[in-house]
Amino acid sequence: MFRWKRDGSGVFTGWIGPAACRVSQRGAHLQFEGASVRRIQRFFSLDVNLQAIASEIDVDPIIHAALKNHRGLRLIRQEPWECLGSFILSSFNNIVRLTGMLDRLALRFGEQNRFPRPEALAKVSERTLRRLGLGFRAPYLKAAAERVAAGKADLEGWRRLEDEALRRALLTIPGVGEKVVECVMLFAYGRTAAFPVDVWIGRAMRRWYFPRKKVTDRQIREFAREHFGPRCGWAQQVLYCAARTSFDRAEPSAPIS
DNA sequence: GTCCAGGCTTCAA
DNA sequence: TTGAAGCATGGA
Repeated sequence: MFRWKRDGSGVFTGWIGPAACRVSQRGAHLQFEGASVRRIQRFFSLDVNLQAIASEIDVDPIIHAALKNHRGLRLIRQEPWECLGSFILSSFNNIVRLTGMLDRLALRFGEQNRFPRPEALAKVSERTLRRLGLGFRAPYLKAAAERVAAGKADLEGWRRLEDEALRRALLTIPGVGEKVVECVMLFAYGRTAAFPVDVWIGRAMRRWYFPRKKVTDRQIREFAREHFGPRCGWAQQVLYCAARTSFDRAEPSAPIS
């Protein structure tokens, strides 16, 4: 969730679909306002049995340590369009700059500072998007918005598709490749068999699972699917968190506390 | 100044 | 099918 903000007292503000929300955790209690219990539960995957998933993917000492260090971590279920647009812009980018890009887009073209609707972005010129700092991603986002706004990419209707069909459909959208498609499937459509391999997961997996071997991102993804099973997406989230918090990029170490 | 960032598209081979 | 180049921009 690139655009959620945390204030000094641990209160997070952000959006669940069109709803602006405030959320904070106090011990085992989640306090919130701005959305219904049902939507909060769905967005934060509070309706899943975390213990059952953790034990299902807890198949080796590495993921075991990562699970221990990130107990309570959950996947989100974001609105497909916002998730898709965000990850198209994440390409060859860093999170700080990406956040700035998303905030500028929302401020200028979104209602109530929300992520802009595809109909709004479809009308914006590539030149304008580039002036907001999107760089070479500007035409991708515009083209994707046009596809969605025109109904050629029916993101809501695609919820009915099986994993492989959904994957193929998403890959037809400009700016969506092997990594972004996995992110959208996992973070928006709840397809837990997805396993996005970005630079961080790539580093972590090569270090922890393939030392001194040359493997491609695809090989890593296929390994993870076999190794962790049909809910490997949960493992990806835990490993990503472990990678970004437990080693620096120069010399990653094992995620042992 | 150099390096790098939650990659994708295009074009060879 | 696979691999490499090119792509824009700002922070470290």
